[in-house]
Amino acid sequence: MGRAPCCEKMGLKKGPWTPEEDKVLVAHIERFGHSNWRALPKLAGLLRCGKSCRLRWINYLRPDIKRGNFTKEEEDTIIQLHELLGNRWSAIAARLPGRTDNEIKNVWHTHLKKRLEPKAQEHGAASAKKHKPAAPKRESGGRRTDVPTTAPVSPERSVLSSVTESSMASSVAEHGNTGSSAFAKEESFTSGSEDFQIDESFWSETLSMPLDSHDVSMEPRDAFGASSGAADDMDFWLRVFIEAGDVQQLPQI
DNA sequence: AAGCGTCACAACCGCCCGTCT
DNA sequence: CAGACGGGCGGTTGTGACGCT
Repeated sequence: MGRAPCCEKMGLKKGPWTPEEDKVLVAHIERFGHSNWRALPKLAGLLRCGKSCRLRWINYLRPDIKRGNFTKEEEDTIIQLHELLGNRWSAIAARLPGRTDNEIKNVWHTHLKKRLEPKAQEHGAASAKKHKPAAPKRESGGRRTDVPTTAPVSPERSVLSSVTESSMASSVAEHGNTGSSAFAKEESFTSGSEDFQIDESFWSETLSMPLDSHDVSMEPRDAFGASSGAADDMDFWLRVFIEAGDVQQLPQI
């Protein structure tokens, strides 16, 4: 099933966005939403690919984007979630209100990975958690192999992450669209604790959150009627994990 | 002050998945 | 059921900013 490029390249602008383009995009989305990214640039009068518009909106223009440096808590959270989820940046981003997968990915590659590498060496080969550097370039085009290239994730966890990812990620995206404040519901995850510690209870909560919070934080997604199947899957897998005891095998902090 | 290396981040690319026709 | 389409994701790159020599 070959797929045409996301856009016919001719005549479409690339490179950094200008403030004018930003204004046009924001104005159009605020007014009409973004039900169809492909058509949006034409409708908005932008000489951009729909994908480019989407990326710009999600990563930069969304009203609920939290800009600025990552806090220590956020960095710790990313590290821990990366241990659990691997390079599933969208899933990690779903746990960090106001942060985008792109931003998290950048932070990981520029800061956190380096920070962890010395540790990994200290722990030596005994550490099965050692992160491989630079993933080999897409063997057979495998994004969704469910075996993250840079993080050792057990098959069970891989399944779990793939189950939880979609709903969480789309939560982020949809909230962006609606300018929702529902993000704030997850704030308790990082806020309010001076000495942020991730303990077992945290992970239990984290692992169970997609189920427990589904009715609350996923409302916008539900409104599109797209997640009921995923919820069933999550129920199923969570039961499997609980019964297998895997959920309790949380990473050592 | 100039040259160079490194860092940080926005943006692009190519692929896969789910949905629609 | 197969193919087309749109959305989304992760990996990678380009480039400006910054710091060091």
